[in-house]
Amino acid sequence: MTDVPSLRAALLDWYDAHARSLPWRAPPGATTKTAPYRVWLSEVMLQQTTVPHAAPYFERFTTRWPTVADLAAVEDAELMAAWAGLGYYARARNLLACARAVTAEYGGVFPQTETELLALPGVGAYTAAAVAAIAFDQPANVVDGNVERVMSRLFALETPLPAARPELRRLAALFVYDDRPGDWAQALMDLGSGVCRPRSPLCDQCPLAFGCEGLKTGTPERYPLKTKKAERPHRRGHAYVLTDGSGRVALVRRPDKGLLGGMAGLPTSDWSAAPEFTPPVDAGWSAAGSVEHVFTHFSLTLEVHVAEGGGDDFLWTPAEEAAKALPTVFRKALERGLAAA
DNA sequence: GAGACGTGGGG
DNA sequence: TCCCCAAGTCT
Repeated sequence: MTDVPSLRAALLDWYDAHARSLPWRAPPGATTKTAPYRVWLSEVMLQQTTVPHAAPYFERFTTRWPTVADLAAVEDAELMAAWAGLGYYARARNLLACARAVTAEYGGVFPQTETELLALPGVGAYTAAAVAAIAFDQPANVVDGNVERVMSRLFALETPLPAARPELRRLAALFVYDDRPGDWAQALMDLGSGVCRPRSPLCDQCPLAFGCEGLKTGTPERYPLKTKKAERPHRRGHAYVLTDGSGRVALVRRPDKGLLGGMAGLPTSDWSAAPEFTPPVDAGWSAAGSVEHVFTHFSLTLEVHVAEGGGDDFLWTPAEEAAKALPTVFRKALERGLAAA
């Protein structure tokens, strides 16, 4: 059977020697844990997001807003602009809601139980467990994509994702002890990210190789098995770059729900197989070419149109500021339009 | 359970 | 070029 204590000891020893140094991380064995605010903020930023992409955002956020109370006081539009480019914008809306909840309901002090954390906006099973383990050193079962991959290989689990999730959680829980729970969680994620990698695992460097069933099969990279996902459809749309002749561009605020919800955007048509050309104002519109963008569940070709004009229904924003506040798809379209104008 | 929800990097 | 993916959450 699986020698859980030996595997645990091997990975913690490995972590003591190989832990990555990250802006939000306390060194292995540190008695002073990272402040819960920083753990929470980093965990939200890291959801489906790589460390190199999230790190500069983390530095900017913590410099600008050193405490959760500082963050709670920020205007919605300012927060959304600061998040622009990071993606999954519901995270930003929930981040603000969570900061305000912690400030209003807990006096600016993060709750320490997994149950209370889980009730906060944008905090799901993974993040609640991660904050409990990393910030408060509680024996929480922290299961993310890395942990799922490590467990599926360690046990050569033949059940494909996502059906395997409950079983993978159960396996991960076998290793959760009262001893160094925060380090354990981070060790597992570092291993998954640096050694037990998705495509080409470095099994000759793996501290768990001695007990890995996946390695014994000869093809550990086959795990975790996954069920095929649906093909990505393609849509088209028009984007309108309206300028006022003095360097400002017309933006709109998108509805809170749905794609790019709560973000600033360019005026656009519907996005569909055959979008209608319905510019926001009558003006001398001219074509400026197109830009391509790929979202998680569809790809998009945006025909960019430019004109000079006015109107009261817009957020007239200096082009440079607009580029920074816009999600990437609109930043591309704006650049295209400005280059053609 | 399945689909919505971004982006940039790597093989 | 294309496809996969990265520390998920919500509905």
